[in-house]
Amino acid sequence: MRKLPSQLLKGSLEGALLQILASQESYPYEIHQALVTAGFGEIADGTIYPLLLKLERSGQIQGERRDSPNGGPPRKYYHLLPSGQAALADFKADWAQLEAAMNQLGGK
Amino acid sequence: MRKLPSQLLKGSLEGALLQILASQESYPYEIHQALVTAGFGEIADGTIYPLLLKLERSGQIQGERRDSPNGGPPRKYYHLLPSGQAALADFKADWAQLEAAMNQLGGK
DNA sequence: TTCAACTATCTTGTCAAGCAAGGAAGTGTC
DNA sequence: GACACTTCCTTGCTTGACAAGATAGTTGAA
Repeated sequence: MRKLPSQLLKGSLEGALLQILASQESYPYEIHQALVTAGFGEIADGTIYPLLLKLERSGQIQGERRDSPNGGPPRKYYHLLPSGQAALADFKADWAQLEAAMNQLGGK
Repeated sequence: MRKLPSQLLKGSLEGALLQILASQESYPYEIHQALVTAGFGEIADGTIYPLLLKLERSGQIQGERRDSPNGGPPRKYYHLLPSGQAALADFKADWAQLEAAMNQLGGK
């Protein structure tokens, strides 16, 4: 699995986070693993936290701290708010357009 | 045609430029139009010039000034160099991975 | 004849976001 | 006692798209 250049990830990661939280609530450590598993390459974990804080501050997601079931440090679970749902829809439209534009060039 | 958020374009535009120049030599003004036509949204023309200069300085493309056939200002035609061809191949692999990762999340 | 629209190139400063590097702390294993 | 894993978080750096603006030639309309 190749490590993607950071510039290419810009903007995409925010949408990816919303996408993950749309299907289930999750916490940063798990989200990070989900991104790597999905194929985004090795994302720095220092990337995830500021992004989540930004989304929380802007009212798109909400966090809640809960004890870990396996005795580890407590986790901060995030879930999507309506505003985040709308932002996700926007992102999906943006992404679809970018994807289409890229394929347009490649197919020529 | 929606204007894509600038952050989402980061990295993608560089690949798009290489892609365009891979199929035919071109000059900035035409490249800009090609991007808009392909569906990348309204790209600022101030974005194209620094990008091309960077690619030229790094030896991926080469420019050559020629008179415009329609009597307008002279154009600077760029064509792809071998190093640019290789960079394009890299970009394509990166893009394919990102696309796959995104679809992976969406399909869940 | 002047004014807008189009073609064409280029520079400077700003801003957003991913990353590297680091810190903190608990649990379990060898 | 050391290492690996889980879990959270911050600071400063760098990159690249953009806004704004400068320059200049051609053409067609008012």
